[in-house]
Amino acid sequence: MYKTHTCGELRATHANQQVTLAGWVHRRRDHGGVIFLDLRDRYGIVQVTVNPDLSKESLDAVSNVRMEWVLQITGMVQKRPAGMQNPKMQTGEVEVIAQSVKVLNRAKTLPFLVSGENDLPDENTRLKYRYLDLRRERMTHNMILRHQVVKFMRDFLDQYNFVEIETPILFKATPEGARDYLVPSRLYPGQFYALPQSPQQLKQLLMVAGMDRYFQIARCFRDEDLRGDRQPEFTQLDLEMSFVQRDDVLALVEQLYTELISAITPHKRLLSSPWPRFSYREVLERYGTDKPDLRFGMELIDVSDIFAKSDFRVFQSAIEAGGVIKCIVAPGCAEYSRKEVDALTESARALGAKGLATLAVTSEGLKGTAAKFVTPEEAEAVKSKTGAQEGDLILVAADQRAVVNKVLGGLRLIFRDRLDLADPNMLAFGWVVDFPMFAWNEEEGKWDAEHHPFTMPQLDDLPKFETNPGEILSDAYDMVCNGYEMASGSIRIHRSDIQLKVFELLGLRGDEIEQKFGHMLEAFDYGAPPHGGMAPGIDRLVMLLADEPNIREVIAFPKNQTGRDVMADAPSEVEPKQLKELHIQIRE
RNA sequence: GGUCCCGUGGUGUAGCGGCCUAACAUGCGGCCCUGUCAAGGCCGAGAUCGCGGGUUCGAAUCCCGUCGGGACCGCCA
Repeated sequence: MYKTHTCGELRATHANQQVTLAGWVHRRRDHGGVIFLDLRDRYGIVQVTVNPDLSKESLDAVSNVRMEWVLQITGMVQKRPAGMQNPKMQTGEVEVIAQSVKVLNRAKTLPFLVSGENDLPDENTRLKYRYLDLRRERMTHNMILRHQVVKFMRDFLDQYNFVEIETPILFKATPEGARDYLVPSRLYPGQFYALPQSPQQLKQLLMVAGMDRYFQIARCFRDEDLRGDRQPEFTQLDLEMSFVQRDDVLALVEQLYTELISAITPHKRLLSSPWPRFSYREVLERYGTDKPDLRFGMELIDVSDIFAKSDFRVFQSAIEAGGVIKCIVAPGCAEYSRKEVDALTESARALGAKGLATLAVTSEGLKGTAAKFVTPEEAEAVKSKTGAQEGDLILVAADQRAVVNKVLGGLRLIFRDRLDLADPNMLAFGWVVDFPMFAWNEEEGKWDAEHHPFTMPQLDDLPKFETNPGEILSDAYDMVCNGYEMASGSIRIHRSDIQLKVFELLGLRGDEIEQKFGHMLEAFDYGAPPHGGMAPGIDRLVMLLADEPNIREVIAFPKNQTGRDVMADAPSEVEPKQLKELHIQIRE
């Protein structure tokens, strides 16, 4: 072994012990005679004091040392002299008086500083030198936090009889849903494996196999564009249970998360426990999105009835076209300048609105772009229904229901950030249930599965397959937190007749069903138990727990937004020989 | 595919039509210094301002294009 102790563990209790440490030079302070080296490893930093009476060999080594060189140091732990302690350091009561210093490896001048958390370089530079970026305390902390989260999940689920089972990474292309990553087959020219978008089918088949309770820390792959909260490969806690109903799954996951957070990030507070539940319809009406940030109010308020007979053309025509008029109240924003209101209108347009009406509540009555069209009665009605006070700004959108919800839901988040309405240490978990089973695809003129085609329709709605598929609700559910979709799951179909009905409604032909899902239908016919499950995203959870603004900060080696690994420079071209073996020809 | 924003020594910023022969901090090289902990002091090297074109007497600065990056929309069963 190169070391007897870690840099981070030394305390006053180690005083007068001889220790050998190995680590990186975090900082170096050369006073001409005495030299201080802050030696760092994953566990922490300790001050090493090099006095001028060392062997020449060691002194020569120290005189050349630069930041991030790798050293092995043997020395005596000593309590620091009175007044010399550093309360900012965990090891600040002691220092190691060097007896020998050996350079294990040198380091070139770094592209950026590992020490110091400010002045971070451009993210691509960090990603290119990710192995250096990960040396930073914050990143090391994020990686360890992630480990703790996953470890907690494993231990918890083990306690409740779950079995961790690995499923294949090389699997079969699924026709619907996200774009697949394809892997060409060498042995079967023209044929492809696909990387799993999730282990959905496999975990259901494990239920058919009688595993009863399964989980996996599962890597999933989707070839879609990236976002701050979306990577092409991501990790989810994939879990599935037999003989359960919706509330059994929700209760288990809620308990897991509640215990996990109090164990691992006790400084985080849950907004409410038990978590609130909303129907899909309700959450859209109140927050304008199916993944609401519940940490603050500013809910969407329907004022269609108040303005049903308004003289304002915009309101009139929205109602006539079957739309709605809704608003949100921005507290204390009545004094917004023309420029600020214009910027908000621009944001509303970007979200799909044709425009945005504003009503500022002032001591002299309503002002703003829509004020002159509002009668005194309407003004009173709006103030009373919204509870808007003097000094508030009411933002009104009139359009089709879906557009209005989206626009106001988006503006709500803009105000959250601008007015600091959401407490970063609050975790506002909630459940969204009763999703519609199908959504009409306007472009292709067919029904799409809102969740996925294996989701169980609510049994009361089964007759609607023939009459009104759009109204069928499913037994699907989402976990949301602070404006993110944290998990989604469902009770699954376990009967082949219902599964077939769903495939047919989705417009799949008989031969297609057989070719793509024959194995599922056949399995259901061999005694599939009722089952359901859920797949919470691990990247997003750790991101929230670590107070990071995007999931790249909690993934060791993420892709940048353009989908590249800038460290290894992937994707990259391959040798012609490889392509030939895979029966692939590149078209220019 | 779309909208918006960004691109100046190794790194982070300033400069936003002439004071720029590009400033500051940090890092880097050298010298001094025995108690600092973002050590300090002195000296020095290092950028033709992403790239190409245009406007102008004059461009890091204005315009167009392009490349790279970020945020968001589409997309993400």
